[in-house]
Amino acid sequence: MEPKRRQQYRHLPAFVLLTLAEKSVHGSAIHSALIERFGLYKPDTGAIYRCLQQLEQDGEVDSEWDTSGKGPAKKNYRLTSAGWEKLEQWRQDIEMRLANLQYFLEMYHSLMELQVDKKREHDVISQ
Amino acid sequence: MEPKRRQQYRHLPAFVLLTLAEKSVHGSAIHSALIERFGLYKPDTGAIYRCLQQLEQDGEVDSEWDTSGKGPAKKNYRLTSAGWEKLEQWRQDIEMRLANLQYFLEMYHSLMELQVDKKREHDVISQ
DNA sequence: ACATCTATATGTTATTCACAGTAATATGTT
DNA sequence: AACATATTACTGTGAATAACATATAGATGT
Repeated sequence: MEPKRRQQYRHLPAFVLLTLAEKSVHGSAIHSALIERFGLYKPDTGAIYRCLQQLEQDGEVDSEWDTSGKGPAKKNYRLTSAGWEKLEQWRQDIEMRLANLQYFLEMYHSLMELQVDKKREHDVISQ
Repeated sequence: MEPKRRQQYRHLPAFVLLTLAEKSVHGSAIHSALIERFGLYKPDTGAIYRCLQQLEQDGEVDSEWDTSGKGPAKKNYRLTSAGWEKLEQWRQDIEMRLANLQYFLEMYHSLMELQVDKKREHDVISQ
C-alpha cells in the first residue's frame, strides 16, 4: 500500500477573490461555485472559511451577516479596494506560474519526441 | 512593516525530474539549469537536495558518485523507469493546473472588461 | 421532540519549501 | 605548507498551505 500523498491545489485565495469579484457571496456559495467551475478541484470547506477570515484580517474583503433568507445566517463577503488590488497581484503571479507550467509541457513534449526518435532508430538498426 | 510573505514556487519534483529526463546530472547542476531556464524561479539549493533524496527513496531516481572531474565529488542522479512514469503523472497533473490557471485569467479579464463597461456607463450618465 | 440540512468554524496533521547554516573536498595564492 | 576561496552536498528550523476530521448552531420538516 502506497502511503497516500495529499494533493495540494494552491492559489486558494486567488480563486476566492476571483469568485467574490464576480459577486459578493457567502463562504458556502464560494465553495459550490469553485466545485462547479473546476470539476477536478474540490477545495476543503474549512480551508475556504479560514481563507476568508485571513482575507478579512488583511483587509481584502469585508463582511456582513445576512439573516433574511432561509436556513442559518450567512456571512456575505465583498471585495474591498485592497482586495481588487490583491486580485491584480494574483493575476501577475498566476501569469508567471502559467508560463513556467507551459514551459514544462513544451520541454516534456520535445523530450518525448526525442525518446520516440531514439526508439525508432533502435528499431531500424535491429531489423 | 508588512509581514514578509514567503513565495512558494512549487512543483519542484516535477521540474527536477524534467531536468533529469534531459540529462543525468548532479544536484548543483539541476539548480543552475532551473535558474537559467526560469528566470524568475530561484529554487533553494536545500530544497533540491532534499527533493533528490526523496525521489531516490521513492525509487524514481538512482545515483552514483562521480569523483573524476575537478572539485568535490558529484552525486549524479538518473531517472529510473518509475521516474519516467512519475514524470508522465506530473504532466497530467500540470495540464490540469494549467487549465485552472488559464480559466482564472480568462475570468479575470472578462470581469475587468465588465468593470470598464460599468465605469463607461457611469461616465455617460453623469455628463 | 427529533432528525436533517445548511452554513460556519475549529482541531489536527501532512506537505512543501524558504531561509540559514554546516561540512568536506579541490584548487588557487602567498 | 598555510590559507583563503569555490564548489558540491547536506542539515536545522520554521512558516505557509491546505487536507482530513470534527464541532456547533440555527432553520426546517415530520
